Amino acid sequence: MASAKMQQNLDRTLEFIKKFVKEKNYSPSVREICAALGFKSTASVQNYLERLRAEGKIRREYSKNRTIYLVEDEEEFSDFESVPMLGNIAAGQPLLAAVENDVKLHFPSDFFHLVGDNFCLTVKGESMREIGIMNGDVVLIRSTPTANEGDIVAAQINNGEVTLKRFFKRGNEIVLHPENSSMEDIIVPEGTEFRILGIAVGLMRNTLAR
Amino acid sequence: MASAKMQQNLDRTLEFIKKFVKEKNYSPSVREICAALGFKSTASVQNYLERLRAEGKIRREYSKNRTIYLVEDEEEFSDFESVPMLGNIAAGQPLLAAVENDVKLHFPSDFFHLVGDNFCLTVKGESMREIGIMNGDVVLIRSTPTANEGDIVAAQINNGEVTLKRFFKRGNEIVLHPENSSMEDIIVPEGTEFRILGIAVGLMRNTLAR
DNA sequence: GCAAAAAGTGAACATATGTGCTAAAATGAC
DNA sequence: GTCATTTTAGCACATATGTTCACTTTTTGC
Repeated sequence: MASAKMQQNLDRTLEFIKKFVKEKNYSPSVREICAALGFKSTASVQNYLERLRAEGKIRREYSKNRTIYLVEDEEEFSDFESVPMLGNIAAGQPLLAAVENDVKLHFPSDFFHLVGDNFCLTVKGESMREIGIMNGDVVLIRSTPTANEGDIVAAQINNGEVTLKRFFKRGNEIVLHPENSSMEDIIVPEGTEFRILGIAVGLMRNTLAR
Repeated sequence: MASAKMQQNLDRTLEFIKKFVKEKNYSPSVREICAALGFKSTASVQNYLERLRAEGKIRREYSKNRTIYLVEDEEEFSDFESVPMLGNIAAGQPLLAAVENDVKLHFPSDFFHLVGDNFCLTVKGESMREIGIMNGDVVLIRSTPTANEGDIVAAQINNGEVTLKRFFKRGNEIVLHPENSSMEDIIVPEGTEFRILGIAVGLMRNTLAR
């Protein structure tokens, strides 16, 4: 059975591998581990590695160089999407150009529905506060040129500022409805230059406390 | 200059490395790349790798085995915190035990303030909707046994359900204030068993659309 | 203490792998 | 087509690295 010292060395080994991979992006060699743990023989390390493998803590490919990795990391790995942040886009500037400015946020894909192209924007103002979209929130938008009635859309009228509102149609007009009872609907008459950039699918807020 | 075919091979090489690393968790060897691209000489691959390195697309350690990795991945890499989700905790059960149930969500650390220990919970009910915390939202909580007045705290009274409210003191009583004008403050008299689990620092929502 | 078991050492060995060099093949400009 | 340039092939070579095994040292059970 594993003595206390042995157990400690197993932990140190795991710790070292984890740190090494995080730092260098590739697996340590047996000899590197050997040096790091202060052993004088690589055989000792083989011993530890074999135990860790048996315990299911690490995996490695037989006889291949630098192919050790932690099973834990494998499980913990969460995919995420790197989503461009929409800044203040100048009038007439196409969306994609603005997006070039290259500020990106990461949305974990184990929580958000991330399909197709996405971007995100920071909410300014109180127009959607009654459904819990507050000033300063970051809203995740799925890029799409169309929307269904009732969707929350990011839209642009006459190439002006991008606005976030609930989307409805009334006859041939489009109605952009703020979720704030003290504000009026925006009516977009037929023929107005109007563009849906996408629909809101998620939200992150980091302003509850600091 | 790079011919079209050359460029295509550069792309294929990058693509292969990316896929390989994602799949196997370790870097391909030069010979593996060679085989995958259908070359007959590793020298060809060296040629490509050197170009990619010069372009800044990849990094590698001179003469070390399997140490190729994409710079793109490095940049895209967002650190994240794996945060345990607080389920319904049974009466009297200490928090940490409940947390063992091991559902975790990932919070990107480039957006949230992640210091110390954290957990998260799903909001039930409408008691905080006036500050934009809605039913179904996931709230990130920083574990701490104390709070300042005005903080939004996750707290437990008499080992009952965990509740999310704004925290105040009034004399020797504690006041838990719902941010919903149709609900009453909860007064916690002195001597009541009361425990602050942490304070809310962030929020994620994926229910805006599906 | 003592014997058995466990852990660590050293050295050799096998191979996986990166590198470099020359020549052949392919490509491109004219 | 011809020639210059680029790209690929073929090897040889140096090393980095994993593996194994006999032997020594340390630890453990009694």
